[in-house]
Amino acid sequence: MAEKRLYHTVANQILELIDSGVFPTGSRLPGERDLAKKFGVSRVAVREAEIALQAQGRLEIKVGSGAYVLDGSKGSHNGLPKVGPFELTEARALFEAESAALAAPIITDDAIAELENYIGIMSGKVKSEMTPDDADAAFHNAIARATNNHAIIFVIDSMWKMRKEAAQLQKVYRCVCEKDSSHREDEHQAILTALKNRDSSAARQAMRAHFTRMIEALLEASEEEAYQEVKRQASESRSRYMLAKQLS
Amino acid sequence: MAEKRLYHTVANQILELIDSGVFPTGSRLPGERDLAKKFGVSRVAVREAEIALQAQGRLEIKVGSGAYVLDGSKGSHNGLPKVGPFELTEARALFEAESAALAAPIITDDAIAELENYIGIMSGKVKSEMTPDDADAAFHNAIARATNNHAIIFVIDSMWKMRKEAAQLQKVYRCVCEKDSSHREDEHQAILTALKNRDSSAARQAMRAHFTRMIEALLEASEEEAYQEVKRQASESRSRYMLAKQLS
DNA sequence: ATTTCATAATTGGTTCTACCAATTTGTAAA
DNA sequence: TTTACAAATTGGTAGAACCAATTATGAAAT
Repeated sequence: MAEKRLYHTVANQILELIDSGVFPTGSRLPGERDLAKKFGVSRVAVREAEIALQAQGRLEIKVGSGAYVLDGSKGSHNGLPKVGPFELTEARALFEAESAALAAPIITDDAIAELENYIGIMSGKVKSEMTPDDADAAFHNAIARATNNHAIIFVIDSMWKMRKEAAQLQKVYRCVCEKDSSHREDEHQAILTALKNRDSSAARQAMRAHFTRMIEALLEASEEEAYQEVKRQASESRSRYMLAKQLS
Repeated sequence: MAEKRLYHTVANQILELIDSGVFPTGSRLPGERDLAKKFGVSRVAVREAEIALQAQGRLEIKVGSGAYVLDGSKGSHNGLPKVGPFELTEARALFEAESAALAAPIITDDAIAELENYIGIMSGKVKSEMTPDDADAAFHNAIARATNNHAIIFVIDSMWKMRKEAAQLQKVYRCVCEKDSSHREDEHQAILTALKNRDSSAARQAMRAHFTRMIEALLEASEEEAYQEVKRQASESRSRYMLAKQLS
């Protein structure tokens, strides 16, 4: 929690008070002078902290009135929305399939070798400092890069970041991944084979199958245990998923 | 250029000096005291401006040393990459087609009515405060919202923002859109019809056709006049586009 | 001539005081 | 009750002063 600049620690203290519900969304913060006294720092430090929070979109400062807490739930600090596991996987199924299809005809041999390496890391056959999860991310990112399309690269990266963000999502994914790590390897291999053959349709199909299986695993996991929140989302998304499956 | 808070104007002044090459990437800015004197403001104002720029990732401040200009070329102020017209349109062709396909089976009648309204605005038959371009954006955004998938909404919105960013892109698009406004109307109508029929495949196809035609218009435009920069990109992308066309 | 190292100068970090301007609040008059 | 004006509160800006980290300087040692 100790930061380099004083205003960082102050900003974090304010953030904590916001997250703990002391300052709910929409409420007005105490004046700069009060906060300075409360935190035992100068008014300038509080001011800089509030400016930084404003730049992050967490506060709105009105002159002569005060600083107000903005809704930090969506479009939070890095501009990414918070998404549920189902909708994210659904989106990835669609977009990554197109990414792979576009990459297939033009992927280089170097990129193919890179993908093989990542599969090796994920299966544990190749030792590396990368975690299997990092290798998984690198695998999908490398395919996006193979499209040579910066917009596509951005989209794929963004979705991976969304996945990394939600702590809850992390748990669910970890569970699903551990359970089906062998499936995952086969599926990645199938994707690689399709790319090796420069077969667009096969690549699209393999990538869709990869995520379709993941959605099924998520559905299964949502039946178990304490995934109540996921369960709620599951009921919302299941019908859509079934429909989406038809048009694969 | 006149902002509400003084540190905003100072930040913009600094940004201008950076963009105009006075302070190249990696160089050190003059001290806070010097800048304060140069801009005729207090040191506090300069300081707050630099903090805001640091929050935006444009500066790195080292204590006792100075403020250094960071590379603002990629992942710039809003986290969006700078993309060329071809790659962006290519990505939109793929992703928006899937968005429409997913929306088709579940789109509500209200959303259909909304889309009809936007088409009316674009054709000038319905009067509104919206510009045709805004209506165009709203049209595609509404389809994304119809998917009820926040990740997809984010992606479609992001790509629209990328389009709005590049000034050069703006020029080209405007040229293309003006020339083929009638085509655009027909294409949007076709997309709407497919959605009305809840026909996923038709929606996908119609959306692809919409962007495929746009790419062709871009290629044509790049042949003309002074679009040298676009031309360069065109030669890079043309082969990819041809390949992508095959797998439509 | 080169290296080393203590010192001075520079730079950002923090605090304090003071005053200005916009906003809100409170109160008295209509 | 409503209106109008004044006072209190709040953020905005300025200047000076001092601290701590960094960098530049220059004399002394090699």
